[in-house]
Amino acid sequence: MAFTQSMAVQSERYKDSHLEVDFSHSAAALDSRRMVLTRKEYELLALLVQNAGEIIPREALLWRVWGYSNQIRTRTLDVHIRRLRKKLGDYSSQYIETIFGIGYRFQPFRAPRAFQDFTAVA
Amino acid sequence: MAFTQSMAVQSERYKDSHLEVDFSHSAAALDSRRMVLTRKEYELLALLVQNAGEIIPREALLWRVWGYSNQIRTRTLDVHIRRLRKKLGDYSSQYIETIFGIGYRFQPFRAPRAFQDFTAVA
DNA sequence: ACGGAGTTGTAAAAGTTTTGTAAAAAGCGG
DNA sequence: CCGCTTTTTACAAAACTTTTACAACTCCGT
Repeated sequence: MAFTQSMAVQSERYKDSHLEVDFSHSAAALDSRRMVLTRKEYELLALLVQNAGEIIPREALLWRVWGYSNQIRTRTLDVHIRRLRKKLGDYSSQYIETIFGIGYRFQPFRAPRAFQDFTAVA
Repeated sequence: MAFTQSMAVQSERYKDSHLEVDFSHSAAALDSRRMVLTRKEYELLALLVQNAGEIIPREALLWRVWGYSNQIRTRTLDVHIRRLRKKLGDYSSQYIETIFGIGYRFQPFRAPRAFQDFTAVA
């Protein structure tokens, strides 16, 4: 069977050397150990991970995860970020970056090396 | 995400180190002792067991066992889960897991957990 | 370097929703 | 009716989310 690269379809899964997220199962694992996340925690993580390397403004997060329109004053995002970071343990500072005055950014562990050459496992 | 049973492998019986379910005879045994189950209790257990490792949403259980459509407010599922758990005795916490806000999941006894079985959303 | 305004971090409290449970009520076949 | 099963009721308990209150930090102008 030929390997076919799906088109613009977003990947069903994220994986780096420590974190793994299975979007189709709404599941995440850190160092192969299941992460126990609440729904909001998962949604937040998924959104960040799906946009790895990109800054996501607070407004966007609040809209996509909470459905909040602008101009709503709430600290729930911060609290959820904190809980996520806690569950990411020692890696949290590697993974979730605060962009002051704008939002947050998820960074793949140890910087992404654009399309790693898959030396096909022969 | 829609719950689908199409992926479930249909087998005539289930067996692990403590629990055995014979679907063709609608019978179950715990540690080789026959479980005395009512009809609904059996149907609920069977549905869970046939989808071992998978989360079954409340809605799906209510539909498949009770024929209830959505939007019906009832606690009968919870009550049946409780009775089942009671009859599973000490193993109940091993077997029937509550997935908060979603539904329930039956886990084979002490099964080595594969990543796919993990569900972050609690 | 300093200071202030605004932003983010954090712990704990408060609020909301979901699930667990016992007991009563209702349903059902014999 | 009777006995068993199922469902509802009414709270209790647990899980989850949001707010609160204040500490800590960042940016930026002076």
